[in-house]
Amino acid sequence: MTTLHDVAQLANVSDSTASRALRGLDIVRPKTRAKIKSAADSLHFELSRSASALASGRTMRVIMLFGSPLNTWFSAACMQGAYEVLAESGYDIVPVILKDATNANEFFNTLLKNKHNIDGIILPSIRLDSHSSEDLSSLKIPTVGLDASFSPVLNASVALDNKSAMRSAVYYLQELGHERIGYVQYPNRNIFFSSAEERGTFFLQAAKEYDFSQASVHVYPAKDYEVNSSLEEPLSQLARRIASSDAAPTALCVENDEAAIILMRQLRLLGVKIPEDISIIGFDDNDNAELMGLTTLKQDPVHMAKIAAQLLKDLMAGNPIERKQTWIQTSLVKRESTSSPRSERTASA
Amino acid sequence: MTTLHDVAQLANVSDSTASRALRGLDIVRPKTRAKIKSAADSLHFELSRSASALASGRTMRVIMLFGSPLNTWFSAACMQGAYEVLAESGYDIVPVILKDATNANEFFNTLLKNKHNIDGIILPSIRLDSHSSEDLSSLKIPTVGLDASFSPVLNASVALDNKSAMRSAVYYLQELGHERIGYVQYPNRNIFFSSAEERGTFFLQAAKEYDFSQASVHVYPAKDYEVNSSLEEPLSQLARRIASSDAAPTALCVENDEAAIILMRQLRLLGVKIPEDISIIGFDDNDNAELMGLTTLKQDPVHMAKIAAQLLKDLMAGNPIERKQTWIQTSLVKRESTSSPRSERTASA
DNA sequence: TTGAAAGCGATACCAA
DNA sequence: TTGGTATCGCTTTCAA
Repeated sequence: MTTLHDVAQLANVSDSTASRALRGLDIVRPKTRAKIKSAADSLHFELSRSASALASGRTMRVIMLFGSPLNTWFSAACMQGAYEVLAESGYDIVPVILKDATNANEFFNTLLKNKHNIDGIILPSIRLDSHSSEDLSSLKIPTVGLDASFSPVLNASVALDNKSAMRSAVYYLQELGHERIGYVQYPNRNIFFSSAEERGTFFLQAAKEYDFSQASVHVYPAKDYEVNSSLEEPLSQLARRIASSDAAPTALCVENDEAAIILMRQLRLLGVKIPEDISIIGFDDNDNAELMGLTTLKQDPVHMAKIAAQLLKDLMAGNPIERKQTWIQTSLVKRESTSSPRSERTASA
Repeated sequence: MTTLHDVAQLANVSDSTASRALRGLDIVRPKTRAKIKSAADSLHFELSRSASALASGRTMRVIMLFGSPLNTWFSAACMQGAYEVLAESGYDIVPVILKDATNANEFFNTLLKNKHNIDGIILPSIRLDSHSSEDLSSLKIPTVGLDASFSPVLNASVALDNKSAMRSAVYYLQELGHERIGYVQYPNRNIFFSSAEERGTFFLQAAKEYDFSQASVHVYPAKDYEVNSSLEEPLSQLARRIASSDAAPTALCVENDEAAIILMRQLRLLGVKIPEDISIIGFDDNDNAELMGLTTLKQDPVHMAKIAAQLLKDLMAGNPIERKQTWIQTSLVKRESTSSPRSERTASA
């Protein structure tokens, strides 16, 4: 196994100089550096991560904490985004999944104990309760939240502007002429917080702002179909309920695309025409949304993760960051699942 | 920063004993071990990964090498599968993406240089050419292939039985009464090998086995629509070609679900009824397949990755493995995109 | 700009 | 079953 020492000898310099040259510190004379680099190349040498880490205290290891599997639209996008900015700087981006952590405690204990071993943490969709928060802040390890609103224990955070998103959805529906609108919640299967949970509230707020009467706005809560298994069954029930109601909304905003698409299908099975009878708006713009012609509020988690990763990188380098809280806007992608309501059409016909 | 030494002192033992106890080596008296464990707990202590790695030579770091983004159906599943078996043993599973590596050389050089820093490698969908192969075998680091047929430089591999898969597809189509069948290739956007590439050949073989005449089997090669951007355009062209042909196949096997679904949509836009006019079979059973009612050959990459990871774990532990080559079977999932051909139906009507 | 030497925090060998 | 000690390969003062 070739070591830094071998390289130094071959280049006729001291270990320290070789180390400096290889790491790109600019206190090395160009000539010397070149000599060392070529020695290193000819020996196929690369620094030992563990030795470097041990000596410097920097582990070049960033933890990405998930509450759901990695092969999920959002999680995978986070990994990709973080990878894109962190990998080039030599950071390992290490996924960690919290399984049964109903109590975030176990998790924070683990983190606490890992103190030596982590340079930074990215927390996608994590809710911080006061207890774990203390732990986190005692960590002294840069931590940035992703899809989380800012908390004092976070050094920075990148969050989706769900409020504006809901506002634009409601505005769009009003513009189309809808007078009875609804919001469908999604059961949170993630053990942590997802900012999606706050969308319902913002939807109501927005409806109020745009002068919808309380009676004309209906929220279908997640509790109604809280299941671990398939969404088909509960959403089919919901569809039946909606289809058979007289004063059903003519437009539905659904917490995310996955549920929106299933609901759309279930409604169609009942003979409900979309968008003629009911317009549907999803959230995310995942791969299926385009396929199904679903109008949706598009978010780009890869992009968000890149921003979070860049913030973390700055933090780890000790650089100042511009602002602690970064808000990301969604954009409304209009497709075939929305239109003016039937009444409106008839009237204008 | 608390160290092993602090724990040892608190427990009144030597560093060595503390180390042994904490790592679970069974040459420590239970009483002693307990004492040490509680000392460690009270200090919120965890071993330093870098120090352990440096001293032991084991880095607890496994590289997963990709030729495509992580937020991809297959890649994300590989990560998840590997995570499920490797994480509990304390391994970091670190994704590495090869971007421009048209020449695998750069990549293998990097690997070679990382010798110190890696305990094991999982190679999903990697093609090994003879040049890089030498490099790999000189690595002396356990390497297992995933979705790759066995190569002498791999210590083990897990592969999809594409041959059987194609056979079952052809058999199924024959059973349905199809007499003209076709296979649609997919442009490989991965810089590496995907076993998908061999499916076309196996399809032809299977057709021969089942006595399809050469004239009744058509392969639509990937070259026809080799693009980097969207698949829509080339597949719409292909759809037009098929729709306007007199002796078009009545059943199409498509290299993967993604392409199958797009093709299906393009055909429908042209008025082609599926499955009445043309039956379609995909491959993968990704999330969209069920949504679109696509008959497909289901593979489970999470499962495959778990097997690969287990093999790697055994290899890294120095345990013997049962066999170097593990074949995984696909299963045919029948949905609404396939049926008997129209002629058959008319005949039987 | 370069070199010498003291750690970094564990593991593993050899003794006891 | 436990302890003493050399060692892993690099970074980082401090001096020159």
